[in-house]
Amino acid sequence: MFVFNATDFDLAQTLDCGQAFRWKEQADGSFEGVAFGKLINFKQDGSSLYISGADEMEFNSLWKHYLDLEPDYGKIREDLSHLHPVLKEAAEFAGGIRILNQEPWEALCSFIISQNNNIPRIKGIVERLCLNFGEKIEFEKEKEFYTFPTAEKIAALTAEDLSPIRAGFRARYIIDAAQRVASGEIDLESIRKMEISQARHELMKITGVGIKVADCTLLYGLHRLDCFPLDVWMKRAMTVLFPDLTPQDFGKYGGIAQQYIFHYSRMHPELFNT
DNA sequence: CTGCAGGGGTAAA
DNA sequence: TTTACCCCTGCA
Repeated sequence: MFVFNATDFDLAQTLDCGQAFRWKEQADGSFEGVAFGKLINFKQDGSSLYISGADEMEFNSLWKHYLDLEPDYGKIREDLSHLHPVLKEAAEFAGGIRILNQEPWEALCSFIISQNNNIPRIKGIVERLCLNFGEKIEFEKEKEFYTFPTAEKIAALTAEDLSPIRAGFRARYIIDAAQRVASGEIDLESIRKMEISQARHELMKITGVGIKVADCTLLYGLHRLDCFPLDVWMKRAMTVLFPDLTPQDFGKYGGIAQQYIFHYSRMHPELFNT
């Protein structure tokens, strides 16, 4: 275990704000999860981030980037705050959130599962997907850990094979996505560099992927910070809090603004009563 | 206990 | 623009 000094960062906000679904808070307040095929545990105490399960070299080469600890979010937050007073308030409220650099396929698959669904159930489906089709990586404390299954693995299955994960009508979407990704018809890494509209169009070739899931994949899986996913909460937030602004008004860090507004709105539902 | 609306969307009508 | 969709949960 070792410590990393992280400012403008809130671990719990970051891992529990709905952008990732495999992190579990432990009794001691730490977060345990699997990403990039590895088991890891993070714990925050003030600006100290304690890392267990990886050495410093692995942290520097992988996890620091995963948590997006490199960019100066303090500066980004300040720039965004000048745009609108309510955004300033949201940015202060949710300012510890960082946009994770998740694996693209995992993000795509997770946000297909997220549609017309709630977070506890999304987490359950993702967990059963990993349990049934991922690879067991470690055995510890009588717990088992599984990787997120690859697109290649899922591509070889049928929707019926997925019945144990209880994804419902989304099962065939998952298969379709896996087949297109595994075959190379959809190349997530090349989508990373495309114009937003073209990138969306590529992702929407997948059955069950519309604008919202495409945008979530771009922001959370391909780190396109200019992408501004609009779900029902964000549509409400735009109408009530930012009636004079459009998503593109938030600029190249619109995705971060979106995450601040989203988290702020979820934590203040009373703003949207009536 | 049973019934039903609705959930961080999408595709088809 | 409206509706069904598989499944689960919360609440009459």
